Parts: sequence; C-alpha cells; structure tokens
Amino acid sequence: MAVSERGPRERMVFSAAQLIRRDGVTATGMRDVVAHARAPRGSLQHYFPGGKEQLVNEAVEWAGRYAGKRVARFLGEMSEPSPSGLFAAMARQWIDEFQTAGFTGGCPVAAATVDCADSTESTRAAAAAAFDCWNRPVARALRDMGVPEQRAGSLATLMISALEGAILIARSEQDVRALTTVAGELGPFLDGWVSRV
Amino acid sequence: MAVSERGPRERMVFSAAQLIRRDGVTATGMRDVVAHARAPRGSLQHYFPGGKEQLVNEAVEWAGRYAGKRVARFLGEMSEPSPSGLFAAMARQWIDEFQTAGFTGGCPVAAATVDCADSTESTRAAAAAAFDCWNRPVARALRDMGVPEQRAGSLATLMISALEGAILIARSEQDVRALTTVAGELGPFLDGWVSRV
DNA sequence: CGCCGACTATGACAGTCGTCATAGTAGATT
DNA sequence: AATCTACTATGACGACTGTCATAGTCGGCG
Repeated sequence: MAVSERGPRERMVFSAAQLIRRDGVTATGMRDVVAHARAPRGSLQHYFPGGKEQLVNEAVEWAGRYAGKRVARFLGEMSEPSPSGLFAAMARQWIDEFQTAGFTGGCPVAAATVDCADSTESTRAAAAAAFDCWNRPVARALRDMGVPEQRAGSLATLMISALEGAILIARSEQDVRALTTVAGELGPFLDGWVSRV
Repeated sequence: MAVSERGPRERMVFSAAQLIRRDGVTATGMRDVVAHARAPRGSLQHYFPGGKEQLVNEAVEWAGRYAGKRVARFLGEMSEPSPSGLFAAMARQWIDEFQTAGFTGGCPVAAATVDCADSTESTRAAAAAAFDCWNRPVARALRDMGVPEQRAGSLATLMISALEGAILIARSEQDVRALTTVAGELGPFLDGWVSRV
C-alpha cells in the first residue's frame, strides 16, 4: 500500500509502523522513517518532541486501532458471521499479504513488545493497549454470534495468541503453512461454543 | 539461573540468548554479551569469526534445542500423559518464570524472527529450524498419546503458535492472564483428539 | 631452550544512532 | 509593513555499534 496523501505527521507514524514491523524497533532509525515517509527531517522534533519513544508509541497505537477496525470490516463482509469465519478472515489477511507482498513484515505490536517490553515502559503499555484495542471487538463479535459472555473474552485472547504465534512461525519459515494450519484447526473448535437455536 | 560453569564459548552463546530474549537482537551488543558472560572480549573473534550473525544464530539454535528437550522432560514428569497436560506444562513453565523472575524476557526465537527475518537470511533460517526442533517432539508426543498421525503435526503447530502469542501478550500486559487463558481454553480441545480405548 | 598453537588484550576505525542548536522560510494576523 | 506562529533545513555532538589489526600471554611439545 502506497503512502497515503495525509499530512507529514500521519505519514511518519504510518511509515514508522511499517518499518518497525519489518526490521524491529531498534533497527528502525528516525532518519529511515522520514525518508520512507518523504517527510522533512526537521519535522521530527516539531511533531514528536518526545523523540523516538513518542513516535514508536504512536505507531503501536495506530496499529492497534487498525487491527480493531479490521475486525469490524471482516464482520461486515461476512454474510453469515461465525467465529471460525472471523478467525479465517483474520488469518487470510496475513496469508494474502505474505503471498502477494512477501514475508517482509510481521505485526508491529509484536515487534514493539519484543524490543521494548523491558526497556521502555511507555511502549510496553502502548503494546498492551493495542492488544486490548484488538481483543475488545473480537470478543464483542463472538458474543454477538452466541458465544457465552464469559467465554468470549477468553476465546478472543486465544484467537489473537494463535494468530500472532502463527505469524511468527510463518515469517520464519517463509511459508503460510502455520497460518492455514492454525485457522483450520481452531475454526471448528471456536464454532463449538456457539449456542445453536 | 546462574551462568553455568562451562567454557567461555558456551557461556557466550547462553548469555546471547538471554540478552536477546530480553532486549531483542539489534539492541544486544557484542560487548554486552561478553560482559554478561564474564568472558574475555578477545574471544569473540576467536570463537565467532562469523561475527554477530554467527553468535545470534547459535543462540537461536541453542534455544530451539532447549525447547525441544523441555518437552521430553515435561513428558517424563507426567504420570498420565495427555495433550492438555503437556500444553499446560509448557504454559506453566512461562507462568512460573514470569511470576518469579518478572516479565523481563520472552522467547529468543520470537525475538530473532521479529528482528532478523527480513534482514539476515541465515538467522531467519535458524529461527525456522528452532521452531522445527520444538515442533517435532511435541508432534511425536501427541501421536504417542493417541492423536491421529496427520493431526499431530497440525496440533503441535497450534500449541506452539498459541503459546508464543500468549507469551507476547503476557509480556506486554505484565500479567500471566493470557497464558492461563490459552492453556485453559485449548486444553479440552486438544484432548478431544485422543482416541479413547 | 625454542617454537607453536590456542587463546586473550586492547586500541582504533569507520559508521550510525538519537538528539539538539541554530537558522531559515512561508503564511496569516494585526 | 511588521510581527508572530507554524513548520522546515541542516550541521554538529557525543555516545554508541560491529569489526579489525596488532600484540601479548600461556601451556605443551619437539
């Protein structure tokens, strides 16, 4: 996806997310971000007086919101919503990207967690918030599909965990096998919790 | 666990793995590794003429072998082996570490994947091999417990995916919730594949 | 002894990092 | 026109990074 024609500030956050998910937080330099965003270098200290930490945190928050919105979009595209269908759609998004764009990038939230969880408190918190931004709509969707209230949150966590892990494995193997496997195995199990009328 | 009294070479690989899983590959410097391992700096170019890349790869390979061996150990400790019991043991290992040592470190293989999958081919391959070293004994164990042959490999991938994802979430949240949730939800499903006599 | 291989010590190098200081432009306001 | 604010430009700084060159130590073996 091309760099959208938003303001320089948004472009920098977006570019940061893209570079982070490809190379990790530490390996992503501020100069790389402005170059990728085709933004003026001088804007860095103007828009992000908090430095790299602020930019990374905003990129992580952006990724969390993006993932949450995607869930709503997947639901809108499904004629007959089901837990397995939702999970399949989430997995398929990654399968499609890996197959068309290659295995160059993973999940930026995972990257931020791996690189900053122990060194940068604010980024760790941003990652946790991003996972929550993602978990919440998934849990709500499951509930709306008939999954018992107290199960919905747990299954949402299971879905996101399995997906994140499969993304890691797929990227290391440069093969979408892990993603298709996880979607195929977990699907029926998820549907089992739906209270059929 | 304290630095074992092996030779300097082994200590450096071990220390590299520890630092990588805490700070990521890029943020882990060679000088940090020798300091952590209390090894002479001059030994770096002697034992690892391939530079950082070689050291990181060996650390990843070490982590893969370690994870594989742990599976065998878990099985030996269980009186009545079951898929859910094995998965619970794998999750509990992380729960225990997080609760006693804090959320300072994640999985070094995940860290290597996030940081190097797109930049360092050999490390990406090492990570894939490490996942395989881990997947294989899990799949074999499932088969020995009565899981159908063609399912065993898939379920092993699902288990490792879910565990890796839960580790990420737990570390970002600084809470073992994701790990207990995943273990609790996935357990019964895994046992469902056992062919009861 | 003399030598040789394994291992260690250490300073230097070229490069990159995030950050900052300073100056400059452009546009709107008064 | 003067001025103020928003934004941009750019060079410099000190602190790193991985790697290398060179020299040194030490034990065993001929």
